[in-house]
Amino acid sequence: MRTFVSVADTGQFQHTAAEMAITQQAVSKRIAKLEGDLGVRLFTRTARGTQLTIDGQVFLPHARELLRAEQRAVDSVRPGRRPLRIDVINRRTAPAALLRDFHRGYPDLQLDVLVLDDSGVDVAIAAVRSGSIDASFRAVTIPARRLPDDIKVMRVVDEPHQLLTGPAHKLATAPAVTPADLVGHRIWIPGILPGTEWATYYNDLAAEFGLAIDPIGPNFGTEHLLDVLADSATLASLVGEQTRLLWPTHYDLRRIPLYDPTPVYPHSLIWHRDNSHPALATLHHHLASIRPRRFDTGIWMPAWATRQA
Amino acid sequence: MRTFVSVADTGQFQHTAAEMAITQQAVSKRIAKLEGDLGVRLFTRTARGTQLTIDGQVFLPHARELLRAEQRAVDSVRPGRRPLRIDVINRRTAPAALLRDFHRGYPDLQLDVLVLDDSGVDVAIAAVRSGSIDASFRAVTIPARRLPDDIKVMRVVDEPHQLLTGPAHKLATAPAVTPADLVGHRIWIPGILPGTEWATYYNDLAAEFGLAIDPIGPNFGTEHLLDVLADSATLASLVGEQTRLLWPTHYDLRRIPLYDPTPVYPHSLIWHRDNSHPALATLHHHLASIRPRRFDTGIWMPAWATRQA
DNA sequence: TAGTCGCACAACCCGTTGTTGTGGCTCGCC
DNA sequence: GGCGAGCCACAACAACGGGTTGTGCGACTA
Repeated sequence: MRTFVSVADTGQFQHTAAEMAITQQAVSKRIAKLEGDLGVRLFTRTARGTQLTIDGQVFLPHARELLRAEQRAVDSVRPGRRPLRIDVINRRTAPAALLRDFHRGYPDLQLDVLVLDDSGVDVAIAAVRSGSIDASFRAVTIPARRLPDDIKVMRVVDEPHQLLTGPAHKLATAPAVTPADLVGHRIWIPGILPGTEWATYYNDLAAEFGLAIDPIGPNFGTEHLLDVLADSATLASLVGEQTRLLWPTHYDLRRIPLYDPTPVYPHSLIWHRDNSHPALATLHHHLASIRPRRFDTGIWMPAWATRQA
Repeated sequence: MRTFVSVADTGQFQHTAAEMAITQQAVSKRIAKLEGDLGVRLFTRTARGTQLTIDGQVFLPHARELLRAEQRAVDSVRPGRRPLRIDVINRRTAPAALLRDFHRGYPDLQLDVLVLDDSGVDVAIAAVRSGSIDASFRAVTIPARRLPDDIKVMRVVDEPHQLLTGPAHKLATAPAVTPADLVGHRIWIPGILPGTEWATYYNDLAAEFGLAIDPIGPNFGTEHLLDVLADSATLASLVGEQTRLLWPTHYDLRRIPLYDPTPVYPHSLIWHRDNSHPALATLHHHLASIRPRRFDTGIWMPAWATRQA
């Protein structure tokens, strides 16, 4: 592929051969093989070089893109100067949106967002300490005094929860509901694994208000959840206000605000004191520049979250 | 790469080996080589399979993207069902913008836009007839009666021209100018090759109003043109109203409307009568749905363009 | 018409990558 | 705790792909 691009650029097999430190015949073979595999002619051979066919002209940008993709792939794991690596709890909640904003603001910064699956905040902290990731958006369930010295934490955004129901649900027409209204209703939040801070949060929430939250159902994916909710009169779910969910329009799901109090989920950024990745500083700058919605009254969050300020 | 993705998905070397019809040892070697080349461990080997390391988790989406890019590259030249292939005269004028709109409207349609360089409308017509491209946006300088029967032409958009000057130019502060005002000024439009319909258009324009248009200067790229214009008191250029040009903000170039009459450039779509590419029909539908700006009075265009209606 | 330039074909050779065979490790079961 | 099952790694060997050298052919030029 690289050979093809080079020949397209130089217009001559010989130049490419010199450039790549191989013989002209080897270049000829490579191009012939590529043409054979694709089943089309890429160059017209003339007496003083080569010229791209129309197929070749169409193929060229794709070939370049392929090489760029390869470069990005290699760079993503290159020890030393690799892209900033940030873990999020999933790709739909507020921190993911935050990172999309960040990327929009600094499109030149290389960013790798990953989901460290099946892991709690302790795993994220370990990953940050080991240097394998640069930062993590998490709810920090651990008291500040028990955090390692080299780990820094900053509260970034509080995400209010809403009730998610299908049209047939008894609460579907309510303009807003309180946690007390949810007593006796089944709340289903599948895909939350025990040991993660999600589970801690919802367990605490359930205990506080006497709710029947079922966080450990089998997880067949978000589509399945929405599928079930759309048809159910008894089942509802809780979602963050900024959480993006896409469902077929005929599903007619509703998001109903919660109040008195509003449960909010506390997202923090975790990073290592000594991490000198330049993009990390930029991220801090960006997070400081946006004014996060913070709530003081009328909300609920677990005791471990309020203690953090 | 494919092997890596497969192992990441299945979690076992053996499954991948069966899937790819090779032995487990071969898979092991491939992964070991990839890890060696990258310089990082991608999997942690356990007694009952493998698990992605954090590096592996980061690398995985890049690997998938690489495979997708390869697929697109191969598809782009696959005889038979390949993406719709459309030629434009360059990537900045109105037809290019039109195609961006089209792509926004139908993001699932695969589209390959190319610039058949150094070629006039006759080359485009030949390419359309041979089937190597599906359509071309061109100014058709050939009388309708001399077009082959199997070639269809539709006038798509008329693009008014504007004067482009630097801040020091004598006409820079004029709110609008007429072609007559340009007599005696040097107009520079580099990169227009003789034989193309661009050259025909500007020659006709120069002849009509007695202008000193210099279309055949050496072409060092758009940046160079803007560079020179920014500092010149005597040189100006002509650009289409919808033509996208990006210049450094401190350049302070100006686009000045032309009137009495406004020279407009006629873009037509050329395609083959028998071309049954489904996306071509969609393109027609899209072009019909947008209401193109067409001008009747106060404009100028070459005789060969007015005759087409 | 001879010379030069540029790509293609043929023969050969070597290194990469596949295969077979085997060993070591971990986990679960009796 | 011993043993078998499952899974990956290492070693030796074989086959193929892709490189090299040598040569030929067609087109443009003097």
